[in-house]
Amino acid sequence: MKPSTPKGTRDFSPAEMARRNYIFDTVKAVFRTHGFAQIETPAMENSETLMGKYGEEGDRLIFKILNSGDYLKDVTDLPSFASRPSSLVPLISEKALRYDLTVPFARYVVQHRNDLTFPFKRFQIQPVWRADRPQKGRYREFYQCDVDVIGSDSLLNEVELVQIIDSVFGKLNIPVTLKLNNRKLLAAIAQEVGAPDAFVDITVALDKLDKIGEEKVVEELKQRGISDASIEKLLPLIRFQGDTQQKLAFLATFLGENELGQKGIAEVQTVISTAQPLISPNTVIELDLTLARGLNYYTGAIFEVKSNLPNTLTSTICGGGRYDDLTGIFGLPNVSGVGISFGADRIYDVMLEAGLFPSSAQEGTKVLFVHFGEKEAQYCLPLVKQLREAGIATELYPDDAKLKKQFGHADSLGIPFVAMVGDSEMAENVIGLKDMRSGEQVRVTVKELVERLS
RNA sequence: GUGGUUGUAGCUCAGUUGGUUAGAGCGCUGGAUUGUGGUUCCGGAGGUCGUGGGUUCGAGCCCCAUCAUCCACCCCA
Repeated sequence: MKPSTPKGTRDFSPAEMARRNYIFDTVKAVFRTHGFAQIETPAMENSETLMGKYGEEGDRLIFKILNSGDYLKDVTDLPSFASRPSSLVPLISEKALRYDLTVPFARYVVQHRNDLTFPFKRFQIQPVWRADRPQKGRYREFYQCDVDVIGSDSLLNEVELVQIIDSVFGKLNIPVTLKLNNRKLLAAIAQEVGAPDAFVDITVALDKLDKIGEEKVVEELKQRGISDASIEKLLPLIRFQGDTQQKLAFLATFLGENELGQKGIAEVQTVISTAQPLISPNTVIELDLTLARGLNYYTGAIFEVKSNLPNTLTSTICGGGRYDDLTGIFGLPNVSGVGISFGADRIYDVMLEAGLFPSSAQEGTKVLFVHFGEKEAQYCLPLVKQLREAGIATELYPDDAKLKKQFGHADSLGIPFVAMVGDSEMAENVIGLKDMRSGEQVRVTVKELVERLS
């Protein structure tokens, strides 16, 4: 049998982990300075917690966990399920791997509501699983870094999230475009053109405008059952081109007296004008009316972030939005939340492609002690301990081996210094220290050794 | 779920119209050098050519199936 990981999953080597941790450390540091507290939730949830929260496509992509033991004990007339296999799933599977961190968080909030102080600001960095077909920038297991504020309606939370986006990608040196939209605008547009239930269909079709052009978009709208009259009313919107302020002005007219629409416009306007003076030029904010996001639970602002670096992954590296009633499903109504999720694996891909990882992201052992045998190794142990206590990452080569091999080990691990102890060093109470980059070698006391490597 | 791509050494790949014993670079390993890595030189190990079947005197190469992989669509971080 040839060993391998399951489709769409990966192992991470020490070098990869060092770089991944650089991303996690950066993200965490920003979250903490904004006062978010970390939680974790289990990899698996009860299926009923997850199912129906992500839309039809989402349900299909949830990994289901087969019940333990006699999982067929509740199934009668098995052959009858051959024609409708999906209805067998609830009978043989009651748990599933989490699909995102937001829905488990909503469950967490409801379950622990009596222990929480609202507004509650939490962050969560854990893997999620999707039964997608893997491809570039798409994995079946990947890490999300979520920050959410729940129990507050204030748009200042949206503004804070924009600042966090600016801050994280600023620290990582990735210039980004933050695309902003609002579900209220999308719902209002659908109302105004006389297809109030079809706003998802309308936005999904609009989203393809750049790719397939106006004609095909109209065709797709028809296919999705939008009436000709509604499409006619949509055309001015489809054809409109302009920057964010022009779009808002256009919408103010297009949506007229529509209350939801005016509210959406005001929200977008407030978020942008409040956040703009607080962020760096690293982040470009733009209103993108084609941004829908498939997740069912969003009700207000929606965010999506893409890298502006040339020749890097073009897919979304961060996304999120406001959900007014996600906790309602679990029995706690009228609690609004807003949050975003950083896709660590995609950010990693972008940074690797652009060569953005600093060398400090791969520092390991600083000095390796090499020796000639048992006696010398014993002699090294207290020295090694002293260096470690001084905060210097230190290793002792464990086996008796030729110096060539021990030096080669330091070299292949990229350890910058080798400390050597043999008879003459022991006699003179010194340590041989070699700088592996320059090749320079000196004899120093323990005290000097600590000073040089600190 | 739909369409396509590619499977040859640990890795990246070459392999002519089907023809003797399947190659290269890198990596690994031993030596030159029993107190010195990275550079250099010499040697060595490592392959069921993804898997199963078929065509043929003969298959890494052609055909069928299957699995895996990557890419695109859908959707998404």
